[in-house]
Amino acid sequence: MSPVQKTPTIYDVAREAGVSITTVSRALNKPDRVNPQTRARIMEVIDTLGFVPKAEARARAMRRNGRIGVITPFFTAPSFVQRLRGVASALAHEHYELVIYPVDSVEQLQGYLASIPIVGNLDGLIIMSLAIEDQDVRRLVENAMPAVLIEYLNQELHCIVIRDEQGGYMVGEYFLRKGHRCMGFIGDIEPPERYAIHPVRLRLQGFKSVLEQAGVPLSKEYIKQAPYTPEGSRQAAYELLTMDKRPTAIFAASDIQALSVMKVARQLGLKIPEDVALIGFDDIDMADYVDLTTVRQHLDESGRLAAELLLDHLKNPKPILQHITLPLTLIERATA
Amino acid sequence: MSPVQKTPTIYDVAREAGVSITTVSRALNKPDRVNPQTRARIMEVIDTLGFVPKAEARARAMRRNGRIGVITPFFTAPSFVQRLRGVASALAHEHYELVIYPVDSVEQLQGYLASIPIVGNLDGLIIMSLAIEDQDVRRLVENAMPAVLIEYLNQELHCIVIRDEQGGYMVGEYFLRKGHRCMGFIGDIEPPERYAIHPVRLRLQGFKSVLEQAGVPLSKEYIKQAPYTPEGSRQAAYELLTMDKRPTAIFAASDIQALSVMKVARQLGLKIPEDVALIGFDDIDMADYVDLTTVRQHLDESGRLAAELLLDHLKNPKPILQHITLPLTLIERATA
DNA sequence: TGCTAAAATGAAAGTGCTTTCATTATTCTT
DNA sequence: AAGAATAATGAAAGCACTTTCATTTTAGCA
Repeated sequence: MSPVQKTPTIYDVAREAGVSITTVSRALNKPDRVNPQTRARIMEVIDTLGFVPKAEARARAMRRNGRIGVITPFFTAPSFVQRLRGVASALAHEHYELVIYPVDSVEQLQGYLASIPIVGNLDGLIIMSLAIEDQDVRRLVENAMPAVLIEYLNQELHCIVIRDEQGGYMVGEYFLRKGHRCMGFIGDIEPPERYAIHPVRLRLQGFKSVLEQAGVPLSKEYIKQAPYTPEGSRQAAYELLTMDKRPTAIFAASDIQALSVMKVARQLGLKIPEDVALIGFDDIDMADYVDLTTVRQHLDESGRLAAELLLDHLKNPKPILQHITLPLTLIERATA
Repeated sequence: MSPVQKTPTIYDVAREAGVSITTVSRALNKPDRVNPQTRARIMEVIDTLGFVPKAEARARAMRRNGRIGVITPFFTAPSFVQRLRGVASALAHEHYELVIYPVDSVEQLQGYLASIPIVGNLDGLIIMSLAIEDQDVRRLVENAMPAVLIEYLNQELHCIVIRDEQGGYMVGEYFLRKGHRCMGFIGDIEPPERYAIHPVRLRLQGFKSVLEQAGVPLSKEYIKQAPYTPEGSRQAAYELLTMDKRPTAIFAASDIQALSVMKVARQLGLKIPEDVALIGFDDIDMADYVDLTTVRQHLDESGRLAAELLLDHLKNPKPILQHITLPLTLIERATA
């Protein structure tokens, strides 16, 4: 037989039927303007070739599945994955496709935000943990692209946030209640990228402020800036755990960094929580596996909610702007 | 001023912004290839004119949709996420969108496989860890939809696999070398769903066969069926760890289940590896954090490779079918 | 049989967009 | 300061179809 065909075009049909593309086009669009015999022959070829006009296929495709997009940095970090899981679960039964746009530079983010609302043929957009500028928001709004932000506030869009400062506060309180007087902090206070956001700074701020109120202020040496990478966190953890006057409790601004602390502590032969207490932030799945005490921010929930907000918005485009603040809970497990 | 009523085209934008249509097109599609100032001006015009590119013309001009799809079960399980990460990294610089189709029932899978090739708004498909039937493969092939399977073999499609049996074998050998004589196994031998695949069974088989050869056969009670859920794994781990004659070494068929074992052991006051040695399978990120000895199957790599295979296939549609077997390595850490 | 109107058809000119390739402007080396 | 590399841009050639308009074929009728 003939070699494998790419999807046939009108040209293929024309050649096969021995007519011009004009006639094929007409046979399809204005059947009465072409000789019945010719038309029959053309239709036959069309059937055997399985020709489908591209535009139609597209239109059909567009109608069947809606598409919602998620813009996220490092989408494989556990916390983002859990948010995504929430999004996916909400979308699953609604016949929506899930398109992911991983961001790793400002330019990329800007590029997405500029072109997505226009060419992206998306029905809605979820933007996770990214600082988005007013002009970009404006574009979204003007192009009537429903969007919801997670972890970032904006007056013109739906938002889902938590009180990061309060989270830090809770941890500080807890440590104090347990009698700790010398504490440390590890977190990515200074995200290198302009597009990233700074919830960590707020967590630290809350943490600091309770300690201050309690009269045991957190001094500089006990605050370790650690990039959100395994090596970075380990380095910071090592510095903190080998200090002359080692802190008796550590607040890691994310669970994944807390895990690094655990690893380093193990290597140094330090016991948790006996030698150092440890509290993380996020409550990713893994936290339960390793019995990490942590501040739960409902990650799955945030994603699910974002998706539902979007779906609602799509169903009845009544722009009742929602700003949702999810609660935080300190989950007490074995490390503090 | 003229009362222009027609929907604006790229030409209008270009004229208004004082650039060529080329530059407008680029501003939308490859933002980084045009001067930021120019881009800003163009975007402004686009906004005021309310320009929306016609999807049809667009699809026509670039004879690709720029979208590749990934079908995967539980895409939020760490191992899948890592594969996805690989896919995303390979796609990132090639300007392809990543569309995710999470599967949680046979019907859904069938539905996707039935409609995707027809609707044809994907350029390629990656199918992870799913058993796909011959008739579906046929449909993909006939509709010239490039596809690559991960963790499942099929003669007509690109495949990326590992030797699961060998993996089990390696673990058995290792335990034997360390002097263990009584071992246990935990894994999801019987996935409840028809569409799921059975690599775990092969891992068990390899494990069993070495032990047999060594004269210390693995008896039934030491093989625990555990669903791929936290509770399921914990239950199985508990049973295994509280047996009268507790095994001195356990092979968990996935890292995530190994983590459950670690947790249960901790609760029971058992030391790893002194009281029980433990080896997992996959080498997910987390394995390093908790110092889990495990069999590394290059997860990221598998995704990256799959994406690259696909991209190759798209660039030059010479159907040289590739069946790639990735190597396994036993990564020795602290648990065995 | 000759002449005209109607029917059937194809060449080629759009359509709105992307992409290749060549050109010009800018920045970097040495 | 000259030359090389790089960035920014536009002209023009597609892409898969539709439409216009000119041409050929056929049918109708005196």
